Amino acid sequence: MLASRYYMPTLREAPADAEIPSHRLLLRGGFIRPLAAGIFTFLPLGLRVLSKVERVVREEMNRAGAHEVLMPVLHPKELWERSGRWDTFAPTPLRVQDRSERWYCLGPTHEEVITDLVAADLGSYRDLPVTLYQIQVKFRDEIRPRGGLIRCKEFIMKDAYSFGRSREDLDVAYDAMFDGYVRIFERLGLPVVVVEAEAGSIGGTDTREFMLLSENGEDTVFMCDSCDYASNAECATARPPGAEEPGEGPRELVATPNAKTVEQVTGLLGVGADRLVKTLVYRAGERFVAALVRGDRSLNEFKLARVARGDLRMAEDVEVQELTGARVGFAGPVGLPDGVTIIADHEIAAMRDFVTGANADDAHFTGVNVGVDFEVDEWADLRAACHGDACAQCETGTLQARRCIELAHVFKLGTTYSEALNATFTDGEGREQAAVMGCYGVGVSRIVAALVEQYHDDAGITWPRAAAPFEVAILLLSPDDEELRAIADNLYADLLAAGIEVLYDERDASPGVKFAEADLIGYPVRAVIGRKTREEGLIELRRRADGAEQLVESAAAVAAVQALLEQA
RNA sequence: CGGGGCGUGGCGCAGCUUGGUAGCGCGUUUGACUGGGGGUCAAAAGGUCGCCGGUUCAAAUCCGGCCGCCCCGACCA
Repeated sequence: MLASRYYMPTLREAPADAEIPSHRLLLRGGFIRPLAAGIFTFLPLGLRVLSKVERVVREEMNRAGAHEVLMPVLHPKELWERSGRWDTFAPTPLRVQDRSERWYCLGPTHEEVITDLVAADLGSYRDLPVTLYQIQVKFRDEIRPRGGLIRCKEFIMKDAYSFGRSREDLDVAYDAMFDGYVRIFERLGLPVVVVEAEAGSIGGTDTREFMLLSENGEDTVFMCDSCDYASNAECATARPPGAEEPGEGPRELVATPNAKTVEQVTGLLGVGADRLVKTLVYRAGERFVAALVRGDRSLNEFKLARVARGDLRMAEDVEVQELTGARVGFAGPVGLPDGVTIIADHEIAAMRDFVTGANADDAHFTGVNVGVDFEVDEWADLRAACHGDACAQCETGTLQARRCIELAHVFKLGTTYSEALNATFTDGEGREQAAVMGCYGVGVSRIVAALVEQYHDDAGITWPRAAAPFEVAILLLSPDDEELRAIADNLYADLLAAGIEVLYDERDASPGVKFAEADLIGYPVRAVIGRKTREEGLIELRRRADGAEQLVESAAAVAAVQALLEQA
């Protein structure tokens, strides 16, 4: 590609509102341009990178035995009503109407479409197992897009769906996708961490996320500093402390006028928040649930939902007042009406003589003890893990919080969608059964941002070869010099003939501009042809990643470039 | 949606407090020079100051409303 004829607008300065390196460098380097919040155009350079990433993903999906399809973006409302997600999927899908006022959504994910597709053609167990995938634009009405390509309303995703006859088929398909993902990130040079995760709106079990550790990520994982435990913060578990000696009481009612928050109560009573038990009232279906966690902890609603069963929501203020007879802020486990399920975090078991709300306005109890003053219906892990907590998996480690970018996610769906959308087959005994599904997503456009976060320096991007927009840039420093131009022209032709992707910068621009732009855009290898080395007829090669330089004869240049690329 | 910040040539910013001529750097165009790290000189083009309304003789500046963008938080590839 000739730079003089290419569309590669670079910026000397990044727009002020771009903060993280990937956003700034992708804008400056002429890879992307914004259209609106969380909506970007891929310019030629950006599209080349995106295509490289897609290629790696596609090759590994094919290797794993999946078959590529391309599904529609427009999904009829009726289909989403059959799965029950038209009104419940979060974030709410973008919705549109056609001229006859039929509703559609712009596909945020494709469980419904793929299941409906397979359902129509699935007959016999002989048709299974099968895994289909696509690489396509997805639309999500994100609450807040951010960080350039990190989080967009419109983004490119690879989504795969497996259909099997049994749990065993699912396990095989899941493992194949999992291994494929490991290979994808290896090939792209992204050192991902695989963590336990929540399923979110998709649903399912055995969910794992592939995370790239990065300060500019928007997720948090907890990793044990001693064993291999790693989990998304939204489901990480800490080891509860051992039980203490029983408390002595006695329980006493103390006045705590207007002290509704943990800070106010502990301040008034002069005790630490770790001496207080918070009582959070929830509604699980028709029942009330009182969830107990230590005063300095936060409750994890995912965890509570798992043990509480039924649709979980926080109780309304009026419900709390009717149940406890007190204003919000004074609820406690002592003397709650029958029928309220008390679920306590494991950590409570190690507390004694603690403080709780008294279920009366402006009053708390001190000296409260489990088994003496109230009974716990169910013990569970309810609290959010914290940096420095003891690891639940090993004896010695502590959990370390790390920021990260979620690049991929795998789930075992089971038969939720196949039952709702009649994706059934006839088994060997003539019985009709629902296909057992899995789903597997990769954030393709997000990977582009992640690569830049991982591979950049002060001067620009340092793409790994597998994702670089071009493998080599030739910088002809004196375009008017016939002799030098001939050398550069020949090198360009030779590299092209060798199948190498090369950008030939023969523009009438100053050397400084060419150097700065080449560093910014981040070609793995740079070949410079200028007067400095003309006498010897040499070409200067430089590797972007580490600045390693060498001088080579023209005749040896292609081989030397290839050697450098091997290591890039 | 809650909190915070910002909207002035393509980009980065000043001007706003105290109303009166729209300014600087980069980029762009033309010419010349230069040719190993965003080079030099000269000339030029380019802005209804986010939008609507109000106050005023007069609004980028003061007031009200709206819109957009970015950052922090709750959801997700």
